[in-house]
Amino acid sequence: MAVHYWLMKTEPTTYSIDDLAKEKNQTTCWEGVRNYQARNMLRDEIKKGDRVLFYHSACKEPAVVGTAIVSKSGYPDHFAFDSKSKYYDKKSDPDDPTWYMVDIKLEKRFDKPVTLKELRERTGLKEMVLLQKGSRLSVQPVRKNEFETILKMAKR
DNA sequence: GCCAACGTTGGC
DNA sequence: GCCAACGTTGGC
Repeated sequence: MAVHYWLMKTEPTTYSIDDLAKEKNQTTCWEGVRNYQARNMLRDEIKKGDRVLFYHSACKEPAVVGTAIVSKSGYPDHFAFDSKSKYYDKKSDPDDPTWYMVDIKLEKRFDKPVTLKELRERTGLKEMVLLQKGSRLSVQPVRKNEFETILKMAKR
């Protein structure tokens, strides 16, 4: 089974890569995605062993700040069933869940984040989903060469 | 804080 | 099924 590559966004004020680093086993579930396109990827496409670019959005310096590895493939996002959770969705039926999540484990925190500005300046990355106009998907596919380019950019 | 772009909702 | 209204995202 081929490894696939993804990018996951998070607002660092809500959950940052430092938070991930502090988790037990440096692993967390990626709950709270409430967009159908992203859901489909979490449910159907993102598999254990896939690689993830960890991206900080809606902050002073938007950037890829590290990488993670998928440690558990898609399973129901049970936060949707918890009326106390901010991710509660009363329309999601436990017998036929609407929302899914995966688990990710920290792989590497970049010494120096690769900023959005640097990504935009790199000619080989023009087709990245992240860089397309109006792109808001919080979980998105990344091409292998894009992933590898960004890893190289982080090694400075 | 502004605002463009996008997704969802709901009346018709 | 259309589309206006609304809410959210996220760079700047």
